[in-house]
Amino acid sequence: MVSSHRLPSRARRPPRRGDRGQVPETRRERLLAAAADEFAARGFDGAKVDRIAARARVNKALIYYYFRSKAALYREVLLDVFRTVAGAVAAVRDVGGPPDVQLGGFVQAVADHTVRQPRFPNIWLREMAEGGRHVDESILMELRKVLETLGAILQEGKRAGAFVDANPFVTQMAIVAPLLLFSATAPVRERFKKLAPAHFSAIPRSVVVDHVRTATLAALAVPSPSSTRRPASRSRGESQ
Amino acid sequence: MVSSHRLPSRARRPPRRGDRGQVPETRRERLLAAAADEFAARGFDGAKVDRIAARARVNKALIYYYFRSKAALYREVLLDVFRTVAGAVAAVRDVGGPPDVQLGGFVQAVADHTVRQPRFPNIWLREMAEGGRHVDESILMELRKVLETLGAILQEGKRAGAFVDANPFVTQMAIVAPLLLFSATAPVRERFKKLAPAHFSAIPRSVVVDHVRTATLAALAVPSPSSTRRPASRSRGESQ
DNA sequence: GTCTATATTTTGATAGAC
DNA sequence: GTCTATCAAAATATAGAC
Repeated sequence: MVSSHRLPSRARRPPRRGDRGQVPETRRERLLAAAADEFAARGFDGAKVDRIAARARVNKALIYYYFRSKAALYREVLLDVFRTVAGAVAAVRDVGGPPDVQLGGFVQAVADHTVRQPRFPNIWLREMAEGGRHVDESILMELRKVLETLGAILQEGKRAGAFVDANPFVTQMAIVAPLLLFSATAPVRERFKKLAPAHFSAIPRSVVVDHVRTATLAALAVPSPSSTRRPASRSRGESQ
Repeated sequence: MVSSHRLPSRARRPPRRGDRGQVPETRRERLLAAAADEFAARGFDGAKVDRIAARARVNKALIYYYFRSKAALYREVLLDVFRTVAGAVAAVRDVGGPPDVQLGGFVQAVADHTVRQPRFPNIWLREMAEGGRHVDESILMELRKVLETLGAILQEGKRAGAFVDANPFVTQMAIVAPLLLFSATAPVRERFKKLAPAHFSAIPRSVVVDHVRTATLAALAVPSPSSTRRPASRSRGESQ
């Protein structure tokens, strides 16, 4: 046994994708997934490079080889997350249908996505609380796509006389924010389920989705002229 | 001037509050305020003890004297923030009035509070994204008070036949989440105002408040029997 | 109560062998 | 491409003088 067992120069297969079995992720992919987990769970500052490497079962130095820094890795994760969301909601437009159904589909798409990509709510919430410190233009573009999808639905609804005029950004926030927070609060609700009445802890996601859809559609509904509803009493105390 | 200028044992006035001028905060108070700023801006892990001390213009060691650790200081801030919110919304109940006005008042109270205590949205969002890691029972109690205030309003409305049955937690999230996110996103919207259409960047807070109130009231409204509105078409794709 | 060191650990990052 | 070893800079926390 001389040096015959010494592998020529490298045993690892080069970028050869094709024999894609089950979990034959590249190390780069493993790192991205592990990073998404860490960043979602701990935030940018709370996330530790060592922990990401450990989770990915890869050496720390590889992070700096593939990505340039912790911050760059984070931006990659951010972009990936938002790209996926943008894609998910865009699909709703392709399905088509009447505006109110499309809007329901939009709500459902976001909600479904919080299940399919559980890191997404925390990462979005955190990045916003962070003031969007790490949001660069490429990431912003993806966020805009989400907004444009909703904007198109709203405009179609308005053209059809089904919706009143509404600000897309505001509408989007009223839809997305509760869904994000619902996912994010799952751990606390679980932790304190002993202390809280049953209907505070065991809430099916569908109840939230229903509420958000109903509320949004109702807010967009064109008031029927025969309506007896008073015009939303303005209260004192206007803010800035 | 021998040693006559040497103060007996301490010059700093003890807990003597009363000559409360303008900014005669104790060092402890300065620390709490500075900590709230830091934690809101950077999160628990991102916040640095040195920076908090610097902001408060006091020595770092004082933090460990007054509070026991960074975590304990953070919990103090959390408790303070939530206690203040709970108090603000509770006031709405005292004012009274018909249920829909009270609910409008609740929305307005939360919105007003995001202005009066600008750290509140970020701190809340972050702590939730954190999975409520630092939420202990005392803090939970304050959160419950907020929920109980809303719950009482909803129940009163239901009794009066003005509201349909609704889950208080879900309703609360649909109200609070958009308001929090609106405040939190201010920096990003400002930063990218050049790239985004006008109505995405310059949104008055009142528009958000109006949307949230309108949507919530509409979702709670008892459907008039003569209504032609179809029962919120259920879309496929139910989530877990 | 308040400050000056300073100990101790953790962490992001890199050099260089294989 | 991947790993070992290691540095240098933070960052939390404390001891102890005043």
